Amino acid sequence: MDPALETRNLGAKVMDYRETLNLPKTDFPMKADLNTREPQRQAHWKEIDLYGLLHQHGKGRKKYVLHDGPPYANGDVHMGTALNKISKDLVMRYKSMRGFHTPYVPGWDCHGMPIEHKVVETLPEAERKDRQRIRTECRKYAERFVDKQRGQFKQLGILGDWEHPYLTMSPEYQAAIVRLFGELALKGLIYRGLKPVHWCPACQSALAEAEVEYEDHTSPSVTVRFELASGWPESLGNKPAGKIYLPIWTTTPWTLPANRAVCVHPEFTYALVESEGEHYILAKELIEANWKNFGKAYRVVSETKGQALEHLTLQHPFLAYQVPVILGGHVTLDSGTGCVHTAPGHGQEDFVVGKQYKLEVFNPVGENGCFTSAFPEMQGQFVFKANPKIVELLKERGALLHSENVAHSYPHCWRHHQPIIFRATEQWFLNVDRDGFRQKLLDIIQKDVTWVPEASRNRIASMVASRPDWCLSRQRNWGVPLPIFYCKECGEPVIREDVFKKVEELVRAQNADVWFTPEARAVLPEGSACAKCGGREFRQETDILDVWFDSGASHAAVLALRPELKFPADLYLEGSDQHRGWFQVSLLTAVATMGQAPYRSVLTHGYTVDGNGKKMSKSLGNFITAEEGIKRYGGADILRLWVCSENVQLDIRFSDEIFKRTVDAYRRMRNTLRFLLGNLDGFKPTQVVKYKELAEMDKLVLHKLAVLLEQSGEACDAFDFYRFYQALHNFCAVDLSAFYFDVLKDRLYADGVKSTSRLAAQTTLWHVLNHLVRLLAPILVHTADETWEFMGKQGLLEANAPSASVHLATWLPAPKEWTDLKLAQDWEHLFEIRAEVQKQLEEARNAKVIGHSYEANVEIRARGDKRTFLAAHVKDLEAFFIVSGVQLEDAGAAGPDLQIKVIASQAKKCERCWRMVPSVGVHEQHPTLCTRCHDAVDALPKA
RNA sequence: GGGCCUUUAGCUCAGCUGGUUAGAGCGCACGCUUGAUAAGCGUGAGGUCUCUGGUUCAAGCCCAGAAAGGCCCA
Repeated sequence: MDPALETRNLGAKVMDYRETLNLPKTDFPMKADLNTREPQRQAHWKEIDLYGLLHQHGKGRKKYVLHDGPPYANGDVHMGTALNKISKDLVMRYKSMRGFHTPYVPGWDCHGMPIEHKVVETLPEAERKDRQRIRTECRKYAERFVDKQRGQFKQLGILGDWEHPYLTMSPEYQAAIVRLFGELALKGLIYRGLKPVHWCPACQSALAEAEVEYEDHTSPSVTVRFELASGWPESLGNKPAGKIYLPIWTTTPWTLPANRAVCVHPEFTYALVESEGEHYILAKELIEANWKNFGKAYRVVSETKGQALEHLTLQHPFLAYQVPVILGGHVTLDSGTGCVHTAPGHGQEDFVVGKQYKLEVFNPVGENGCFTSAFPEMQGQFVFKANPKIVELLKERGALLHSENVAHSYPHCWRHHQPIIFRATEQWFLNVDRDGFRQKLLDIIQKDVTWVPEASRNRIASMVASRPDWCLSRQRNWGVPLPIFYCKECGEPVIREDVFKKVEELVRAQNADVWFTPEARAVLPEGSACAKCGGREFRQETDILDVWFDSGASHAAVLALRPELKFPADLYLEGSDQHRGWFQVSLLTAVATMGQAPYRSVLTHGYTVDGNGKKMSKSLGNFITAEEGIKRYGGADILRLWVCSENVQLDIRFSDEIFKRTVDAYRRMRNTLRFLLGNLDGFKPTQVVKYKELAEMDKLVLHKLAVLLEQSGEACDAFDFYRFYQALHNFCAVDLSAFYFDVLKDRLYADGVKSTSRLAAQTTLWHVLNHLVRLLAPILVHTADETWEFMGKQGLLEANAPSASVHLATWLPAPKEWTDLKLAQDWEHLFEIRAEVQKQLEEARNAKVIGHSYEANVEIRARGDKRTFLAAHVKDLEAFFIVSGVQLEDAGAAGPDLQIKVIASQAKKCERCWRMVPSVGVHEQHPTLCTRCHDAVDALPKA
């Protein structure tokens, strides 16, 4: 005999009926302990080769390709990078759950200045010019960081082909870059031209932005007048007799020999000023500041907009040619005269505006920083030394209005700490305007690509519409060399398919270092002659390609070459900075070579900012790596939930409070899963009860589950994962925890173990679990899989479910019958009544009339339709309100529509289920139990 | 300085074509429970919808400007 029953038979009232309840039982731990469990699970995934399995499962399914934008192989993965990769993983896991085959090949951007910079710093001075040495060290450096970041991405639970990522420095990738460059060159899209770059005369080489440091420097500050040679704006009134000048201001007099224009702002107001019989035109706002220097009297004669000055012609102050007045938006009123000396060969802005006016990019300065024969007057003189001589020359010619020395911040070489210059040099460009290329790009942006959010379209379109030609060459070491030979005789570059092809093959067989070996030099066939001059000797280009060209080639190097991927990709997903970066360069190269965009849609996310909306930076102290984030906030699943909880299309905030909320939400979800597992103890999928046998509240939950599935799919398809999160969390917290679970406990715990009513509850819970675990899987990749594991252990998985991992499963469709709008509407009404009941219960509690709601009975007086409606549901109300009794009374024709009253129950408390119902005491065998509990205990096995 | 974007309760988000006391979840406070227990339930308090003008009978929603913040560029 059961010892419990024996005790009872002895008449002991202390008998523990608790043992006869069906309380939840599961080993699924309440405490997540993610920081120890996640690495174990990741190790397990590696062991079973989850990615490989997913690949197998995907065979025959429709492919969904998200092409990974390569992060730079330097530094740690920080919250921003984590946000990016988690977002991608969310998309891919979701797509996988919707039945797509989702191959994901992560990549890294390996070449470029930042790595070269770091590497060169560590090299001894003697080796800093050794190209091969630098390249070898850079390669090692990049490899190290690829490994490091790979480990960190895996920690975040990102699923991908981590064993076979794409690296822009791999031979195959480099070969693809060479091929792409060749294709563009053969199509005539690439040309050679002049462009000013930072130039260090001491290094005798170009400097990258990162190699430039700003230091204090004293320069001559001169105001120089250009005499008007021809033209006159009518808006200034009658042209005065005598000389008219436009004064300019500069701190680099040595650039004056390269002057090709004077630039004014079209919108600013310019004044005609008379001073001691001479006339000047300059920005109205700057007159006073200038005349203070000149020490003369003046008066303003008339005014006009800068616009009107365009196309005037000026005489160069000391050279025998004339220059035009042009318009430019970069002119400011901070200093100077509002008339800007423009030398396209010596300044970035001058170069850009000069392009529009087709000005000559003139550079009379050699590699050593000395004037060349192009400016014979001072040939051989170092430009900074030439400054005073230029000033002298200006004075001689009567062009100097004012001169002084100014101390200001000026760019210096990071190595020599010498002032640098801007100097036009030969560069390679991609022509954006050839054969309507730009218009084609714009058409494709408008018509062929889905941009999310929609504003992206406008953003990239306006950038493409106004972008200059793409400067492809860099005077650095760590990158893919431009595969170009030049005729030594005439300098003509060799653009030949066979040559590109051979270089490509050489690179693939070894790597791009091969360009600098004799092997590459032998690529030009014996006896080759220059197409232009017939010359027989050739030299090789030593410049490398812009790293953006590398990543911009990824569609050709990865999408097109990897058999598991496809061109174009379904999605590119990067931060909003990539409108100018990867989105754009990828588009340029793909449209140029393939005639179409490399992506069908582009999703953009914002930046991680702190709780106050401020950007992450080390100096603000709000900078944090992903690894630190995982540790500090308790696990990768927490970080993933955080990403999922915010609208990533905007900037996303993170702070301790935000993560506290995220952890709370995680716990809620985890406890929901635990409750489900615990109460499904002993249940088998074969025991499911038919839908029509379920209780109304069971059906209601299934209806809500169906709605959740609908909403989830909709939100995720739109990449609005935060809406998905909110729906999920709401479902767990409101529909399940606060309603269904709470209401169900009595039935689950106290009804007979094998009773239909309890099996109906478990059937519902099982459906909920079965869907919920799949819904959560893309987000809580570890926790959902842990749940799946316990489902397996508890025998809750269906026979056809992939037992190895939840990530091999797909979302289940909701049976049609679950959706019942009439039922949902009725219950919406019942919930309103429940809210009123709860209010009254609370009042009774505050008045110390009751404690637990089981101590209460609810009396409802209603009339008419309300009464009829309630009568139809009265059998459910006791459980729904979680009270011991509900009496529905007819309020009569004159009575209130609806009146709710809470009264303390006078009945005895059932010792087993704690409800206070009249049937307690009527059963001799169990005098302290209610009828339901009596029956349940009675049905227990007796031996 | 320019282009694009953002700004609704402590946090994350709703708020349809402008229309009665602006919503949800979380958090918070108070209470209940101690058979989801380092859990669970209930009730409640929180918002001059960034600001300033304007249009309108009526504006969180429309218009103009400003401020703060983000990305890119200069």
